[in-house]
Amino acid sequence: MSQLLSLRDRKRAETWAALHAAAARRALDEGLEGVNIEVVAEEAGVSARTFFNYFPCKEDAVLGLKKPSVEPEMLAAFDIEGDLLAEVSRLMLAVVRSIQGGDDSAELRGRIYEAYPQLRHRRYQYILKVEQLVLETVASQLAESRRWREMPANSAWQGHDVDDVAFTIVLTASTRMRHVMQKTWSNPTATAQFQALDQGLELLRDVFKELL
Amino acid sequence: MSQLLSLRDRKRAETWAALHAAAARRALDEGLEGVNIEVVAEEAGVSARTFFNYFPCKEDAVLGLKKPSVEPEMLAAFDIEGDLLAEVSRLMLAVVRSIQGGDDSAELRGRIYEAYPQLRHRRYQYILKVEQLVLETVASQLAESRRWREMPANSAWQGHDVDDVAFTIVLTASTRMRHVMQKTWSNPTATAQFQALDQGLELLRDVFKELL
DNA sequence: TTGCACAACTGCAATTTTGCAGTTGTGAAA
DNA sequence: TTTCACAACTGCAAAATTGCAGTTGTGCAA
Repeated sequence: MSQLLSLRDRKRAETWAALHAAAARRALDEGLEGVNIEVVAEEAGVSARTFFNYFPCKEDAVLGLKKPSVEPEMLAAFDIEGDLLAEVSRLMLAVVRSIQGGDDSAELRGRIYEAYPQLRHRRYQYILKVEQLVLETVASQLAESRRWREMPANSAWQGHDVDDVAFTIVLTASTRMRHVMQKTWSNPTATAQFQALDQGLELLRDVFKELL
Repeated sequence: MSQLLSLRDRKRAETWAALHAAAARRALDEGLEGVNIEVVAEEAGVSARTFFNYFPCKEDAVLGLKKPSVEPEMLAAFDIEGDLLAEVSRLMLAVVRSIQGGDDSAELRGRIYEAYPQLRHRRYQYILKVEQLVLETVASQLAESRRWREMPANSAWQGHDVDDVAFTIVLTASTRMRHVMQKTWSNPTATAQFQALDQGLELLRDVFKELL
């Protein structure tokens, strides 16, 4: 038998799911205030202290949020030589999406976000973290890229710091994440979100045509 | 004698300053962990409960942060018909700056941010709130503006929602705030920050010249 | 298979944060 | 000047959060 996960990892995943399920159910049944750490922990069969080994706060347990990370398959799909804004935006969206469950639980999450809009702030805060992660990747790859190393002498980027350029691109992509979230709170599926991203990039280009 | 502030308002300001001073001094003397609410409150002559009537958390007391708000004089300096990106960015910077003390305490704050970079996150979170405030202003003013109501038929903005356009502009300005903060942690004076903003806008234009 | 290093869980105590309800004093209107 | 509504402060209790130190069991290498 191939073990996809070790016993330890499997139990950890089970505990995580149990805590999330208990928190989400109580939130939908009794409202956000009805989520009591002690009760949730007991329902999941662990101590209250252990709850905080899995989630930094109640909100994250209700939403089932995980720490963001840039996975190898995301990097593989990323091309620093391509359409930079689109590439970086898609990379960010992939990372942002990975901190939550898949499309199977999208409808449930949609209902939670509709019921408790306060929780949206939490999502925005995570985007700040994602920025940092993606910025490291983009800054290092851009510095090594052909488009930077073989930059034409008349390029508008001439004279700018590569980190400043990467910063600007990543933060611009980040604004598109916010746009995607805003448009897809009630339907956060992959299809809807990547489509919203494309529309957001289109919007961005049109807005800037008149401003720059 | 002209009363700039009523007795009530004066006492409130004094208590605020006392709490902030006590928290900031202890942070610089003993480190962030050395800031104990009970002690700070006692030093300021109020109860621990009252501390939370002034600040939502320790960090804000250390930094002396106030709730952001768009003041009338900022609105007066704002021109929806002007260079939109520059106008909105300057409005945001004014609001962001107003949540903290003036240039007289800039050097002190600079030292705190240098000593405890974790606190910078707090500043970023406040920028999220400022966005919301500024977005309301810009969205409503843009909808009533000449540039929107008398938009030429060939404008790239044709067919877009005015709220989406305002959203994109405000979030772009927000990225410039982040740039300003990053460049001026150690010297957050008005001069340095408005200069950093102009450089940031220049950077933005140059980056986009190659991307759009 | 044994034994070790470490991940996960735990209780406990301290601190932070919030809700509530009661007291006091200020500001303003009559 | 008196009166009244309310802002500010308070204690208290509950809940959330964190640090620390000890126990247990898994994963792995000898």
